[in-house]
Amino acid sequence: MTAAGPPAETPDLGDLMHAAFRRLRHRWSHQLAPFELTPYQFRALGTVGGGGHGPSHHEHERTAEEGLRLKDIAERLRIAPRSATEVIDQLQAKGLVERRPDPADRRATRISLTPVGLALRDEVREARRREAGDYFAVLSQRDRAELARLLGELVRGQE
Amino acid sequence: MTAAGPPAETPDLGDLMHAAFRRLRHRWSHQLAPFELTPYQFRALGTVGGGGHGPSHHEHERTAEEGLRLKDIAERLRIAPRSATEVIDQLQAKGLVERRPDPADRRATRISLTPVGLALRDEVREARRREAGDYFAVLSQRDRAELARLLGELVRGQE
DNA sequence: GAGATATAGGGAGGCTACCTCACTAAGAGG
DNA sequence: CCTCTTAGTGAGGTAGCCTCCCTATATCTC
Repeated sequence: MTAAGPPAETPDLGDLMHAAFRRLRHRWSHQLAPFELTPYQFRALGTVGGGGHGPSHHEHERTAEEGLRLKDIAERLRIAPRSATEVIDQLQAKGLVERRPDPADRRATRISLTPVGLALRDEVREARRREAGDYFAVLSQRDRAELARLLGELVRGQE
Repeated sequence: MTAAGPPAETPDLGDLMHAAFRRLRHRWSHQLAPFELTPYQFRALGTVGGGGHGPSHHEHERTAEEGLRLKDIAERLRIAPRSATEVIDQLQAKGLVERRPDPADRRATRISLTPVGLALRDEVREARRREAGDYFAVLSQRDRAELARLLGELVRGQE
């Protein structure tokens, strides 16, 4: 073992990422537990809400009002459509989103936040922002930006 | 649709990490498929082998020869002991590791690589190194080192 | 019109990667 | 002897996905 080849220059970027992400996810579950949301559900909630993140209220409010189709949610979450059905089921059962028929396409369903869902989403986002420190605060502002850049390139690179 | 692709909203570090990791995991499964190993199993295989990474733990080298106890494997993988039992079961069923009673402690089991397991581990590691490009190659060498540093700090920071 | 084909959603079922809880067998200490 | 702890594991559960297949609707082609 430890052949004389290239030394561990990429010590194991993969494992590092795995470890880092596992910790993050763990923290998320903990943070979301009081709201009785899993990270997965919260992510979906955010997607239904305003197209993900950011203020982004300069876009059409129409999507927010009329709701997204499941297909779109799946796309944004980058999961299979069937999986979107599932997580939306869960949110609906909690009364956080509602399904309404699309008036223009009778195959489609429009998913939108209920007032409760909207309030919860904002509340959680707020809590999350405040506690963003917990996890990423060990990095300086500069390092965080750098990390965002690197991860962004990774993600975009594998598109 | 596609709206010119979701541009960099710089959503949030967490989501970015999530996205990046999901892609990595996906790629891993693909790469490991020909070996009939899941990422989880391969990780465990590496752990049993030589402590995974890190040149040498200041502990006994003897552990490498005599095998680790399940407890230690769980610790290194940072999973519950019960989960270590599970993945080791899988590897044993494939003939990649073997359980032997610890001569000093009859409660304990020593897990060690079989020759087949050792060979497979090295083969996969090799393949993985070669294909590291696939995923991380979109980053320059410098960027990769930077990413490793940042992730390392994150991981160490949450210890 | 009549098909053919594509698309939206969901039912059924499977999988991995974990977890906890409770138990047994064994060591450690008095 | 008795208790207290530790190592492994059987039983059973969960989240977060997946594919395969089906129906209802839309749309495109003749």
